[in-house]
Amino acid sequence: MPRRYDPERRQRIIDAAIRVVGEKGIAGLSHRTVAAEADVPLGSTTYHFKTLDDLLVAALRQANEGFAKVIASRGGLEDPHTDLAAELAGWMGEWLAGDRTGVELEYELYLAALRRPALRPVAAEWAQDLADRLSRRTDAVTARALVALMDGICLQALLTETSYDEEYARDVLRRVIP
Amino acid sequence: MPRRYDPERRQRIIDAAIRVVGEKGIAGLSHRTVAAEADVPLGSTTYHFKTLDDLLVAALRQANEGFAKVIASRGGLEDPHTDLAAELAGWMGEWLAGDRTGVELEYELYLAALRRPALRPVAAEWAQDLADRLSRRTDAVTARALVALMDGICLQALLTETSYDEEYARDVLRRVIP
DNA sequence: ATCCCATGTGTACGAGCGTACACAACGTTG
DNA sequence: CAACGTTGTGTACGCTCGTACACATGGGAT
Repeated sequence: MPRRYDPERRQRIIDAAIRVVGEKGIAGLSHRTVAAEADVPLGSTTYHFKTLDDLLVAALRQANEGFAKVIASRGGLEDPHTDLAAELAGWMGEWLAGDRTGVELEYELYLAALRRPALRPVAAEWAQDLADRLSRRTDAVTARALVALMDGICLQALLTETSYDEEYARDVLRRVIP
Repeated sequence: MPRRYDPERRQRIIDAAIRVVGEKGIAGLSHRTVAAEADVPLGSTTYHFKTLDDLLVAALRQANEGFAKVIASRGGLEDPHTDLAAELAGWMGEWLAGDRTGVELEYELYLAALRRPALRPVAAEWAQDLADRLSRRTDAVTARALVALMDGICLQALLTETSYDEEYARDVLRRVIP
């Protein structure tokens, strides 16, 4: 079977795109900036990704995979004896406490789906994945609600530059869990 | 006292900017597109708004004011005998059922604060305003949580193209209210 | 061996961008 | 009336952008 593309080259471009979005935002993403960051010629980026949306889809998908690994590696979601609300609140605190660039990157790619229909299936996939994970500890409706609430809490912290209040988050998350 | 600027001209530019963002998104906003939409020369937009951030701040502030008026005109938040959760869920349904362009516009401006520090005070103001309104019916912590949850629910509907489930929203909002 | 096609590269074009700046118009101030 | 500063206008420069396209390359199929 013939190789239809060179995964290494393609991967380098995706990695570069994620770095560019992290540093300059989606507004700073172009075939040229990504080519420079990946140290490949311009034609190479346009060949592998005809449109920037294609590149964004690949970047968002990869970011989601990285995210899923972090979640999984934390465990805690599996153990039914831990306090789920506290677990989630603590995890959000850890996430938000770190480098703001990383958080901004994930959310910017995620929120870009608002205007770019091509990204919506990937965004939906991410939300569904997280909800599925939470479903191991609670029912499906609650899981979906927890995802929504966590999104809202994170966004408020990021958009309004209010510092994250873990105690508040834990309290409110607990109310949603029946 | 000398007039420092012409409010009519300035206002026309802001209105045009809102229309442009509604139609083409923030990515399509430039001094030129807004000048064309407002039917004023390029130099006029650069004179009144040195940077696009200035223009976005004015647009977001104006969008927030329009939003606040809609909320206020609905009443319902004042009457302590109505079911608050049902009221909010119904209002979200109404909002999301209408023209998607309007909803996208508001959220895009709001979410733009993620990458543009200049917008964060305005975004914070909006969230605070809404929370204050809700505080007339409940405590401050719950009000803030309701805003976060509503944001999350709306975003999930918009980003994943899942249709809005009013019953689900009402149920979940009710859990947050003590 | 030859051909074919996926892959990779270099370059150029036209469009749109922010910005700058000189100049016009005109009410306010001195 | 004259000077001045705010407001409004037109134009041009240098830059980056997406896109297109001709050409190089190299491995698989025939």
